[in-house]
Amino acid sequence: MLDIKFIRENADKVKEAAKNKNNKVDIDQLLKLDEEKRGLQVEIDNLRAKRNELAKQNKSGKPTDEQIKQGKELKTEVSGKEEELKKINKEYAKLIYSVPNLISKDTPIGPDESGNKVIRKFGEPAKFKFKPKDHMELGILLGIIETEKSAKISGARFNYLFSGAVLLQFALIQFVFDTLTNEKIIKQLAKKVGNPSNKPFTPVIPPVIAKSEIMKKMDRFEPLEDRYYLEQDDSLLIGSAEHTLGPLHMNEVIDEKNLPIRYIGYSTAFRREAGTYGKDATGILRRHQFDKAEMESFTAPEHGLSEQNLIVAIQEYLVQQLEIPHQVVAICSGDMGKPDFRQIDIECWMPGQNKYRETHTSDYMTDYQARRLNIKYQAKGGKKEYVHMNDATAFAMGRILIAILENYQQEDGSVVVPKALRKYMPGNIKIIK
RNA sequence: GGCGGGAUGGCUGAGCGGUUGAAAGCGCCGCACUCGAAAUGCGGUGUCUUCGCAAGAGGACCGGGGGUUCGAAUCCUCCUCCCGCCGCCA
Repeated sequence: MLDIKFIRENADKVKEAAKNKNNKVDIDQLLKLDEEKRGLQVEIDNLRAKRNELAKQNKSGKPTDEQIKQGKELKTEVSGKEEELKKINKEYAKLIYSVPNLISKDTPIGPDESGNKVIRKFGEPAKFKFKPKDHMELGILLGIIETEKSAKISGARFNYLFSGAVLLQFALIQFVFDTLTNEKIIKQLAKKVGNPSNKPFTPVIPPVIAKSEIMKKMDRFEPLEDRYYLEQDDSLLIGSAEHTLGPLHMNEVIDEKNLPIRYIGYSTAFRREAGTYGKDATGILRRHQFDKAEMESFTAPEHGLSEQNLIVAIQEYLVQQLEIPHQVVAICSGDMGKPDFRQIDIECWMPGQNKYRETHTSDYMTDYQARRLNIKYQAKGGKKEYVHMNDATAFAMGRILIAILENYQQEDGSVVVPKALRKYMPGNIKIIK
C-alpha cells in the first residue's frame, strides 16, 4: 500500500507506474473518494465534539431531560453519517490496496517478460560431447525422481525424490545456511556492493500456514486461486517462506541499532499453479509443493536498495560456487509484482532445455508491505518511519536441482556433484542397477 | 474438544459508566550536581488523523469487530491471541 498523502501529491507518478505495470486502478476515483471521505470525517468530528461537550457538562451529576434529548438527536445524526462513511471507506480501501508500488529508475519499461533485460552473464553454457538429457530423463535413469506414483497419490505436479536427489537437497540446504551465517562471506559481498552492514543472516524455520488477514497485509492473498485455502481456519498454505517471515515484526517499532534484520528461512512452499496447465508439464520445474531457502530483510529506507544489491550478490555467489552458468536479469515494469519497486531474477543455464530458466528472484518492496504490516523503526532522537523490506530466493530446491543435474551430467547418465557440495555428500550420483 | 482467568502506552502494572489519554514504577530525552561516570534531584516523554504558514484547536485509538447508554478502557456480544486445569495426540 502507498501513502495516500503521497498519492495526492504525486498522482501523475503513481498513474504512470500503474500504467507501466499494466495495472488499471482508477487513481482519479481514489482521489475523489479520499476527498469525500475527509469531508464527511470533518462533519462527524464536529458532531462528536458537540456530543463530548454535552457529556462534559454533567460529568458527575445526572443529565436533564433536555440534555438527554439533545444527546439522542446527536447520536442519530452521527450514526447516519458514520454509515455513509463506512460505505465510502470500503470502496476507498479496495482502491488504495490495488494501487501498485512505484518502480525504480533503473527498471526497464515493458509490457511483459519480453521487456526484461539481461544485466550480466557468468560462465559459458557447457559444450557436451553427447546429446545432454533433460533432468527428468536423468531423474528416471538414476531412480531419483518419480512422478507417476505421485500423480496417482497426490495429483499432477507432485513428485517423489529419492536417494541422490534427497542428499543433494540436504547438501544444498547445509551449504546455503553455512554461507549466509558466515560473517566473512557476507562482509566480502557487502563490501563489493557498498552495503554498510556485515551482519550475517539468522536461520529460521517458519510456519507454513498464514491467516488470511496476514496474507492480505503482505499483499500476497490475491490471486487466491493460486493459493491453497484452508476454509475451516480461514488460513492459507504459504507460497514462500516470505509469507511468514515478512510479518515476523508486524506492529513493532524496531530500534535502529538492530537494523538490518536478516533472516534465512527454510520451508516448503505450496502453489496451486492455476492457469498454468500445460506449461512446464513434465519434470519438476513447476510443482505444487517444493522446498525453498528464502532471504528476508528489514532495513532503514536509505539502505533498502543496497540491501537488494547485497542479496543479488549473495545469489550470484551461491550459483557461482556451484559453477552453474547464469545470467542476471532486470525484470521490466509489466512483468514485476504489484508490491515490487525493483525486481532482479537469476536465470541458470539448463542444457536439457537448451535455455536459461529462472531459478532465483529478488524483490525490493520499499515500505509498501511495511505500511500495512505496520513495521517501523526509530532512530536515536529521530522520527518513527516504516522500514524497507527485501525478500529473495536463496535456493528453490526443484529448480536448482534441475540446473545441477543437467549441467553436471555425464555421458552414462551419472551426475558429478559440484565441488562446493562435496563436503556434505558423496561426489557423484550413480545409476543404481 | 471441555471448564476457568486474562489482553491497558517502549516495558511492568493501576483503573466505582461521567475532571482517565489514562495512576505508579521502569526505560528514554533534557538540565543540575561531577574532572568524568554512577547515584541523586528537577523537568519532559504515545500513535494516527482533520483544519491551519504557524501557534493552536478538534476527532479517533486501552487485542479486533458489533452493540447498550445522554456519556464506555469500564456493561453486553462475537472473534483472535495468551495463561491454567482436564481430555486427546507427534
